[in-house]
Amino acid sequence: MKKPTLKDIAKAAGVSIATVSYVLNKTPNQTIPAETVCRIQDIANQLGYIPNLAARSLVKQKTGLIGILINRLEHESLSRQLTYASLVNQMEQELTGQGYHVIVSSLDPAAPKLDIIAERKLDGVFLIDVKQMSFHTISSRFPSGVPLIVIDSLIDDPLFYKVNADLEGALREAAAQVGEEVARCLVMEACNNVELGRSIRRHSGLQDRDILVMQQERELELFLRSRKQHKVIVIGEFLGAVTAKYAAASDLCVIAVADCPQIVPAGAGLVSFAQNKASVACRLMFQLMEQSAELPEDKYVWVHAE
Amino acid sequence: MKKPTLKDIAKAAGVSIATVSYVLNKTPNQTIPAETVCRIQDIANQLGYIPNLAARSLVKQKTGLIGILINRLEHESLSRQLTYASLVNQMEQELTGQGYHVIVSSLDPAAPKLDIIAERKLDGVFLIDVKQMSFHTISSRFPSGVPLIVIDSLIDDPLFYKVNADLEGALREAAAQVGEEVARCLVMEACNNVELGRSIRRHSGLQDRDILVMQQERELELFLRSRKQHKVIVIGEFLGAVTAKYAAASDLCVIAVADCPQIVPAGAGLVSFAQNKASVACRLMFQLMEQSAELPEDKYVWVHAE
DNA sequence: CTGAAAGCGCTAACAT
DNA sequence: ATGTTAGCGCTTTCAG
Repeated sequence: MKKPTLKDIAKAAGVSIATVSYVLNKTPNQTIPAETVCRIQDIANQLGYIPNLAARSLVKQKTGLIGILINRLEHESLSRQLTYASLVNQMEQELTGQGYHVIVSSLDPAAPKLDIIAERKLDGVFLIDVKQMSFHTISSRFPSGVPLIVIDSLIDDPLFYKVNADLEGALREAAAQVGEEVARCLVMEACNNVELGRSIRRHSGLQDRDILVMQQERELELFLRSRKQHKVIVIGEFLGAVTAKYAAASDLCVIAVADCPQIVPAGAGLVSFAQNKASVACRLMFQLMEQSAELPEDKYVWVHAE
Repeated sequence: MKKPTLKDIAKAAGVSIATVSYVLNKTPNQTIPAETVCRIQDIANQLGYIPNLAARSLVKQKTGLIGILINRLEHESLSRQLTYASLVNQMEQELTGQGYHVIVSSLDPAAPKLDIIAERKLDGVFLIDVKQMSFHTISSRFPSGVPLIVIDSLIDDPLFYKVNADLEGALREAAAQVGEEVARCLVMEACNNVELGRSIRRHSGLQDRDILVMQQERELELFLRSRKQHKVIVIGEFLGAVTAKYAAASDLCVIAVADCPQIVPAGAGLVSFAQNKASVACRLMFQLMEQSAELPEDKYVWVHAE
């Protein structure tokens, strides 16, 4: 009852294994009599033949596998996990829709091993929230030529595309919504990419003491308790939902980086984005993989706030 | 600059390709002089050798790949997507932690193709929310012997383990929380597995008109508008968060099937579970894969409410 | 029009 | 103690 292989079909059909391969792959420029074609196809799906993609990959040097690799944090907040779970979910559906198989893998923050790229001969890779430093020590030892897109990271490397939310614009919009003149503070997620954190803090126009880079939920309560008079700008819907437990919705303004605006509590302000980060990243990946000519010139691709 | 193979290392070290394989895999019962071992190891990581797992799988008949296959719905609500995104996220981390590589794939509800199991020779498979019917028509044509665990589905098939939340217990607990005597209604997600939906409705002890099987968010507002006096029991944290936009938190009781209780609005009731569905399912999978003796007898595994 | 054969990169039984 | 060899399942060139 084991899985039939090309050989089994060939034997059953009384033809060579090559012929079967030609028929089942509809290899062009191979002229095979319709009668034989039919017989082989019949036998194939009668036997329930399913090709072994590992074997195929080995010879074709293409695996049809795309990796989504996520740099975790030592202690990840639930909201951060959900944000990336949702991103992965959106990307997976786009990629699966195009016939790719998607490998999702968490990277140990202490020692991010990118071996999986070479081991599995991934056709394309998304890297989420990478530390600038570990990126450099590692980028040297990994297979050049693999389409690689970095997400949620400001990385000074001319080789790779970087897809990020335009948080500068989003923060401006948020400030406008809550009113420039009122006291406000910012709640954001911790992340590996230091540059990104720095950039956000800078563009918020706030003092460091009015910014909470959240690592554990209980810090939130403390932080907000002493800021009852403030409007609270929150980056991320899930963090927003958690924050809503400690602040009035009307004092909240959520920047919807996860493309899940429906999760934002009623009454809270909302800054959303014109495009979807997952779609943008996937589209870019498809272009990279088919070596499309119309690639964006700038390696920094921004998803803009609206 | 292409990736080095065993052959390259063998050539560089002046030994046979088999010897290299022995050394790099620390194959037991092979006595190789320490000097040779060292030399080979040196050359290997100097060249940056990384094994090709496709080739290895081909001969070992083990791929180290685990699949998580999700049956989608025609029009999936955001809350359902998040629930499964979160489940997948938790499972991925457990599986990756054990050294497996995880393939996540969405199944077209109209024509769920399970070919990926055979194509990629998956070592284990999780199937989420399967329609009883499509399961049978399909289970026949798929590789028997692959450890398969079905999640969130009541399926009458003695072959496979089924991991489900004990919603009967959870609903009882929820009813107790809101008070048996007050008017209440139930909001739940639509799903593929008809049996599961039926079982929930039955155990809720409510009339069908007091149950909303949500497919689109705007049905929610309508449903709740005419039930201002009711306590609302909601299955799922994310659905709960969305529901909180149309009902007072104090009227809500959320059954936390996604193991994300923190997302539940403040002031709402909460029914949570003693164990985590992702952990339970993964643990079971590990046992199945190592042919452990101590497998549960009952093919239905329940995660109990507390 | 069809098939033999080489080879993708690796493992494991079998010789030496 | 190490090497030879036969595959794993598939694609593809090149003869027939």
